[in-house]
Amino acid sequence: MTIAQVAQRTGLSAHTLRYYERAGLMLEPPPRGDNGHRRYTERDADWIALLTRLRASGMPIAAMRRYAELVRRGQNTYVARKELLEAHRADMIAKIEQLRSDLEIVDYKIDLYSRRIMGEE
Amino acid sequence: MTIAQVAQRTGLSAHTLRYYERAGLMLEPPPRGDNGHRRYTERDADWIALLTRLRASGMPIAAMRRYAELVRRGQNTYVARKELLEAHRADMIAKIEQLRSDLEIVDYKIDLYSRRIMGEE
DNA sequence: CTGGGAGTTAGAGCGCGCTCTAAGTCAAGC
DNA sequence: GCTTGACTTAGAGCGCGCTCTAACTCCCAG
Repeated sequence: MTIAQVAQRTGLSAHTLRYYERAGLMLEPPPRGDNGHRRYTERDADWIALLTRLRASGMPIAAMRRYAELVRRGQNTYVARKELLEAHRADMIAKIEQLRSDLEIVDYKIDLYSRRIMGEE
Repeated sequence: MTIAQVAQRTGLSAHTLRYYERAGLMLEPPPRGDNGHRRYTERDADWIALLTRLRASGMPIAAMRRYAELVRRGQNTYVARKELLEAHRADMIAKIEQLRSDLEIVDYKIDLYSRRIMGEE
């Protein structure tokens, strides 16, 4: 798979894919074709897809790098990986709670404006 | 109220409060005491508290500025204010949905690691 | 043989939201 | 009088996550 195809598939730009690689997020540098171009494997694509989910849910690049390092180090890092994901999970839950709480205020304000608009016209 | 007191109350730093003012987020520049120091009113503090909620829920500074401008312009901007908040509300809902969806994957992975840890030990 | 298009690299640049620095003023307490 | 501490300003700096540029190689179609 070429970088353009992976970009297409993951929604990331080719620039960003190279940046992720430089940032140490890949499990191993993708193999190269004769012309020196990256030829991503299916496993690479799946891994990048996972990265995008973690990223989308707010995990910082640094944490993703730590996670990638653990995966690279192999089987005896399950506990650490689990802990890392659990920490991220807690962040996600907190963020959801924060949003829910702030949503109340926004809804209240919207409602207030609705009434005022009604009242005026 | 001094800037330090407002900082204390809102959890923002004095630096950030001045930055918000420069960024056009205040309804009006807070009045100054004889010594030239800002003396925030209760209304200022309430407004800043609202700003922190909007900010915490992910509203960009630029949107908060637009909102502040509408509030400054007065009563005939209710519709625009409501629209702005509704747009933000939609962003918040989308973000919650995104988090919920990504949470499934994280939970799945955590569960997977739990099993592997169990299986090994 | 000449574009054009897709890839490569190292490294610069950018937008956001702060965060801090430097240099100054002022008031209170020793 | 002198220090300390809270404030003031304009403007620089920073961390993050991209995003883009410049200069290059390679390959293919016309």
